[in-house]
Amino acid sequence: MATARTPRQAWIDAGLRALAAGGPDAVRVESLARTLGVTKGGFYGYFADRNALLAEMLDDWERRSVPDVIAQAEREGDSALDRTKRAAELTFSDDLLPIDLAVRDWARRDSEVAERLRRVDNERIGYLRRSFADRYPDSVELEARCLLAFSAAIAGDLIAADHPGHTRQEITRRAAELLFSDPDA
Amino acid sequence: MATARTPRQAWIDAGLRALAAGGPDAVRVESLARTLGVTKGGFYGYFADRNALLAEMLDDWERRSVPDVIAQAEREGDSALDRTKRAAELTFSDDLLPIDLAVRDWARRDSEVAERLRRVDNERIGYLRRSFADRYPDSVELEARCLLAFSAAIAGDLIAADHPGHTRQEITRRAAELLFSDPDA
DNA sequence: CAACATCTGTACGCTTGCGTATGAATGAGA
DNA sequence: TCTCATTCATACGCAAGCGTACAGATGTTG
Repeated sequence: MATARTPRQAWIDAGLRALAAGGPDAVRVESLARTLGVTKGGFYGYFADRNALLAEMLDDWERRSVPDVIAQAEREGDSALDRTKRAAELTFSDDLLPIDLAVRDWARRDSEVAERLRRVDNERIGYLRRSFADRYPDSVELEARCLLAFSAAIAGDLIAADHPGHTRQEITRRAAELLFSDPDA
Repeated sequence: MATARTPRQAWIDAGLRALAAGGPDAVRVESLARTLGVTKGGFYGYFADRNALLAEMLDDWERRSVPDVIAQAEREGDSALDRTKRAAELTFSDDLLPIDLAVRDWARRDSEVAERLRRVDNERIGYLRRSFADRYPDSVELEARCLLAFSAAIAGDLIAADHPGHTRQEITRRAAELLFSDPDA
């Protein structure tokens, strides 16, 4: 048995990097092979075709985006609020956010991807909603604050606008206060 | 002189439709030609190459996104607040928003596109900032509210999550109230 | 060390798309 | 109606990428 220089997961990881960097159209079998320093010879031993790779990439992304993030947050967070913060940090980390944005754009043109994204977003917002449910008894207000926060986290990286006299970080911090300041404080 | 069946602008419009529907990689000369019911024969009379088309598409988008929107809003809005509302409606209309989202994703991978987008976003947020400057004297708070509103408008269409028991419209309306409720009301 | 399954390199045909060249159609102006 | 510039169709060479076929390399296992 020859040990694989390029195991299945290597193709998936390379695919996700290419997706993050250039969208689904940048996920080319021969291009990934070059990146991995091999030819496409071995690829078709693991995957039926390019679409099979794309599907497995999405499986991988889905797993890393929700169960993995929640498990790590539960492990590392001390308080409930702390765990929520940690989950947000992980979700919008430099690793995951670019993939997320690419998937989000992809979902605009592919209904199957859109369905996956909806599942993922529902779980994320569900987590957020539960975290702040006790703080905002009005369910419409709660939902509005969660959606605003989630929107800001996603769109923050999509908007390059300047804030004369202030840093983006300063503005973002104040936005978080506006959304989730403790009303009892 | 033969009248053009497919004038310059027709290629640009078709290109923008393709961009909105499938991203920049979907803007293919021969594909646009098929859509327009011609061959690419005439294309290279108007544009040096595919990149020239992409550049002009962005010029067109930039013009339609800011000066055209502002001009129409100024013409149609009665009060200052009304004009701002109208500008927002036009900016996030079914025509322009899909192009905007596609450009936004494109900008993540192309620094020249990113530069254009930054210019456009700065003008938009500037317009919004001026509209609410008198209402929020604290410039950090003003900026945070503008950024949140702008983020919500963009990300709203990128997030498909459900809101059990409520409609998205209901949530969005409340979000707008949270952001821009008149403090004197 | 020999045998063998596994992984990888190479080559092929096919499709799509770019940009060029050239001739034919077309319709405005004289 | 004739002229002629403009616009479009057709055909070409080139490159990139998909999926298939097959042979050679490789290292694990007996």
